[in-house]
Amino acid sequence: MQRIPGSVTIDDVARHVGVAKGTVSRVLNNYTDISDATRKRILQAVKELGYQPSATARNLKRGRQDTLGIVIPVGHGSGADPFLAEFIDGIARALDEMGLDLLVTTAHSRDHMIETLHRLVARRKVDGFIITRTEVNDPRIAYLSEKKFPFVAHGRTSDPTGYAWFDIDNEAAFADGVRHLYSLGHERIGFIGGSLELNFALQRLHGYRQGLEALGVPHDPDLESLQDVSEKGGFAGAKALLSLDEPPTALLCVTDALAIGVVQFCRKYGLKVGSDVTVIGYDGLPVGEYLDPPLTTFSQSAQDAGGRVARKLIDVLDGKDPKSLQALAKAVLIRRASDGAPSMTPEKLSKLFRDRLNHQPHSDTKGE
Amino acid sequence: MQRIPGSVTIDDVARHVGVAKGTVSRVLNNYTDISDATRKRILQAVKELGYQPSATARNLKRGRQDTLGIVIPVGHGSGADPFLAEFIDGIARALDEMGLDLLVTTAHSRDHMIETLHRLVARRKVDGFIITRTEVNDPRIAYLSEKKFPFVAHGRTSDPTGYAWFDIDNEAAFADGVRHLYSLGHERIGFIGGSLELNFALQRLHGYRQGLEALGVPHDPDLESLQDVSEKGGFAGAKALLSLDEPPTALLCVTDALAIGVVQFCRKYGLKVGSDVTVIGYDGLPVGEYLDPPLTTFSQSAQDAGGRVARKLIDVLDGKDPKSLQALAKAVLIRRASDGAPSMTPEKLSKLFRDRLNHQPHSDTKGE
DNA sequence: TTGACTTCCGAAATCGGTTTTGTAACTCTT
DNA sequence: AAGAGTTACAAAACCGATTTCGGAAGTCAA
Repeated sequence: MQRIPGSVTIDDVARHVGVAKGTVSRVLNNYTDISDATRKRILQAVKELGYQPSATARNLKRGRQDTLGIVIPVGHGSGADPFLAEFIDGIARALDEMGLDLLVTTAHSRDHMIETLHRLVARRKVDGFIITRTEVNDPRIAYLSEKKFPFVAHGRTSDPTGYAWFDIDNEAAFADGVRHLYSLGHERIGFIGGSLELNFALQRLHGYRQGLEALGVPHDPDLESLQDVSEKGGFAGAKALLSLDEPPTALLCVTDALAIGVVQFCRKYGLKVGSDVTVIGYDGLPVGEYLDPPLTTFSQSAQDAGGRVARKLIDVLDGKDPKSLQALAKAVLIRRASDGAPSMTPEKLSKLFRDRLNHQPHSDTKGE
Repeated sequence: MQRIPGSVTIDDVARHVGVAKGTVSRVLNNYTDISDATRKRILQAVKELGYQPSATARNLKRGRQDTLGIVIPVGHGSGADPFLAEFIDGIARALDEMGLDLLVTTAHSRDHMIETLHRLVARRKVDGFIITRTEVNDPRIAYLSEKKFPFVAHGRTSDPTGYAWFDIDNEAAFADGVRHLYSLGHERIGFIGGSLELNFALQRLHGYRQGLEALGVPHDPDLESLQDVSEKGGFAGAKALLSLDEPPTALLCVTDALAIGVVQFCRKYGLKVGSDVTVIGYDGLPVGEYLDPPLTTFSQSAQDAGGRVARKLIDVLDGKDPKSLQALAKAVLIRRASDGAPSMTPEKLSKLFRDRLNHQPHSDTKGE
């Protein structure tokens, strides 16, 4: 890799004007001890030559990179997380305003993630990190805290004191969800969740249980199904819960991806979503709008979250106390068409489902 | 923003071992003129102290950043492009293997994009760029070519000589699509495209026309509708084409986003997708699988494309001739369930659609 | 033994900025 | 008119690496 030739340096500018390069630097950094005349001549030369200071050289001296990092987890070949895509979009927009840039890397395992974090920290390529999809005991947060390296988390851990974060009130959202479903007439309400190592999955489960308890609805552990947080997981979760003797008439899903899988399952067995089975997701993905029926979901605007998180990290870097940079937001329920009053009792639903199971299920893909 | 304290420098290592720092550097860069004994002592100290060279200092001297850049276009508030998300995922994976990183920025207009490109080039934050969504006359490619700054394009321009690119044979794909639809029995085949400034949109239109011509099907300009490349655009395109006196029974869409809008339109007016109206998209987005019916689409694996493009750029940076780094791949048609033999003639379809238009259309969202 | 080669490594230059230090030339005082 | 302060900039140090240069010590042939 060869060096880019012809880029103009501060020495070129200094020579062109006939001053010392330190003087040029001071003009560009708005020092006050430069005469107006000299300042003008230098500014003029800068414009003429199209000079822009090398980020690298400046960083070396200043010890700052003007770059933030995000390490995104990727399953092998599983494809990008649509939530993260919007989240990153939001971050990039916020950073652009501040003249900062975003370094994006991927990690395919927990170890690889820490390793990547370590490399970026040790080589000083970024000034701080944005952590997503926090776990209950998050090794990344432990690592960065111990190194005293600046970061902000989207989501909390079991001990959320001591660092900056932005999170949604997951408990409240899911308790609300339960209340909403109950008011629609549902009494058997199922929950499809994810690994309880993921903090948001744990919190949403708690919210679900709290909602039930507040309404005095007896809690039935059979109605909770934990799955992989993906469409496949949703499919499996729906299967498990609808196969119960007394199946739920409504399913609260921890993410939209899960909900999409549930909808697909219902379609396959001819169950009408929004009446036979009510499905509610979480994330507010744009995709949900184009589902049949359009998905009712809790929304938290990934883009907005990205912007808020980015600004918090900048505050941390500016020396603000991370403890003062913690914020909790409310998710709002976007009602589209996948929720509604139950069309039948759990018993009837069970019978209907068994019927459909035994007969030829509706086929989705054509034989090719 | 304060400097990160306590990071260990090459001087620390040198002092610890009692050698000159140049010697440490030479060991780390595999020079051969160091005795085994010294080499071992230095390596030992490096490990003990956990030393990793500062990327900044190294970059300053080497004139290289080990960082590639991508500037992604964003409409205001329109949300992330799901294709780009997977594309970036693919890039990041490929770069990780090479120890390079990816700098992601966004731009909300053509001018802003060039400005961002210029800033990154002038400040030397990246070694090269990846350009996506190429336009017929792409100002980014013009700019970078003129600056002789390394880059690779995903997609071509009107003059594709002179730079490295990876592209799909869009003409062939759409000609194939037309042939496929014709063999299913469709004789009125519609095309929903995007701005002809986008090169892929132009090529796909050409492919569509070539396919028609090869089959001897007369070309009817009324059957071509150019829209915004989004779900909304698809909706509008479907409306325009299905309102014709002799509407198409099949719609070839330039992207999946458009196709999703078409499917939504059909759902709204009770038109059965896959028989009444056939819809084919392009991009192979995972989302398409969860549509009802699952979307038939041309796939090009965005992730794979990202990896290939990244490796090409690395080759350019290694000094290979960009002209030798041009590659064309074939898209494959993934048949799911949105295509099939036409269930009726265009005349009948027209009558049916008018009927549905006049009566209450099926409602998608519930009154709240 | 001496000159010519290697081998191995210290010293110093360098990358392109920022920041500190030092100083010549003015401007005030009294 | 001499000492004290300002003003406006040059010069040099510095950030942390890489790379060039050169020289001491050891090896070898004549």
